[in-house]
Amino acid sequence: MLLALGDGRALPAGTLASEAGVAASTASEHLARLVDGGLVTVHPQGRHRYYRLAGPEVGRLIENLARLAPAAPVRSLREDSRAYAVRRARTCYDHLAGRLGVAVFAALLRDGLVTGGDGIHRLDDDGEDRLSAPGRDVDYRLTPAGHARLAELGVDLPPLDGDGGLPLRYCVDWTEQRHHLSGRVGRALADRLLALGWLKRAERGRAVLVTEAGRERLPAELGVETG
Amino acid sequence: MLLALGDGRALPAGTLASEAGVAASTASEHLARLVDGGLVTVHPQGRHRYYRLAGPEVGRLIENLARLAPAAPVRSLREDSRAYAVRRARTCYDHLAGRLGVAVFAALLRDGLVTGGDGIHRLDDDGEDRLSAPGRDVDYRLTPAGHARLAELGVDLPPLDGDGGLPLRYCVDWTEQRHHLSGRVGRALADRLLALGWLKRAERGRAVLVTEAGRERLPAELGVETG
DNA sequence: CTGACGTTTCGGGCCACGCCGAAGCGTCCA
DNA sequence: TGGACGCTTCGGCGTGGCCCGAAACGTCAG
Repeated sequence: MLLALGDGRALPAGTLASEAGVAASTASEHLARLVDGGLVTVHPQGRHRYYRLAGPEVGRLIENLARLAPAAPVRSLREDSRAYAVRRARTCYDHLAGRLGVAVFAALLRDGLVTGGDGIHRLDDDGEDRLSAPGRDVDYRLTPAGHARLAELGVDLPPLDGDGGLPLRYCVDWTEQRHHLSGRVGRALADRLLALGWLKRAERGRAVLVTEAGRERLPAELGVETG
Repeated sequence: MLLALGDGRALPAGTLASEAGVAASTASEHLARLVDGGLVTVHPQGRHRYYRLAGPEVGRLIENLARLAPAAPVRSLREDSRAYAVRRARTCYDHLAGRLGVAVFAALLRDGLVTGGDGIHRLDDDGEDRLSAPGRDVDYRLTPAGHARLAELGVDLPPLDGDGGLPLRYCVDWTEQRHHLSGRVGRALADRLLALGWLKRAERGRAVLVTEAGRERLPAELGVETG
């Protein structure tokens, strides 16, 4: 379950139960202990209860544990590598998340296709840029150049605003501690990349795989490193 | 047990058993699992079998786990804080080790009281200086100035060599990944600091505590931060 | 060679944990 | 308002883990 939550997203109890392959009641008890132990927090929402890691340090710890204990039973090994795939690239409901998601967004920002978020990114100790103020709201806008570039790629976009831009929605990627594109534009971009065959969905779970074509075109067309 | 080994030293099975408060047989089985799991390595030596952490990353993981899981049962809490004391400052047989041990050695080097180890220390990612070549032998020498300063403090030293220095022995501090003073001079210095009342031994275990006097004098006399 | 010592192996007991199905509770929707 | 749904609580079961004492093994010292 912690591996499933390792990407920082909030998942409902039922999903975690099926991810873990146990009964709902078992999952519920287990999750209660995780909450009690301070590893996980719960956010009730209607009749769902969303669980998420209590903080990024928990994700790092779990990742370190997984790295140091690869000699797990067969079953766990499969899930493990699945978890890593999820970490690399995944969908967040309908848009891109994970390392790939933030990489795409970073490339858009770097190339001036998206503006906004001034001063929100800072260099972390390990050379990664992280959010300096995770809670603060930020206005991102798709620039006319960005609109043109995405349209060129065949992304289905709404027309430009009166002032020649397009407001964007974003999500915070917990473990990555960075923003990635969401909302209508995020969905359209993800759809298009899947339709182009640069990405494809994994058989199970929310992981997304970069195809051979994607590995070639994503750097060329969007300046995204797919490593 | 892992906490007890957290400082990187090798301990025999019996010691680990009493540290953990379990029977020797229990400890043996548990240690076998730790070895099997790759967390610990074993070095037979006569009728003893010394166990040590498989690597510094294991120590870091354990420390992270302990930091993230402080809500342990009472018993474990006590041992926990004891482990932290051990980590901060301890004796390594007869000389100083732990953060204090490496801090003292670093201060001696910085102030020119000890020479040698050129290029062996480098800045790590997190700003700590670590050994760049852990396995390499290094020649450290106590300088005449160092000899005078330590003698001034009342440390019982052998006379200077013909060439006006004094060869030093050192140990590698596993988790700290740095050198600290050992050998005859290391023992004499530790003895003197204990005799001066700047340090005192903990009731149990190998931990050493910095006294009120030590907190005042160590920075002044040796330029050692006792934080 | 013999006894002391440190360690591991073996056999066995106990408790906790993980697990489940059924039942109860709150929420959403027709 | 009733029913479907998501989740938790409850009672109970079985396995596995942790633990111990006794015995076996290897090593060291007299």
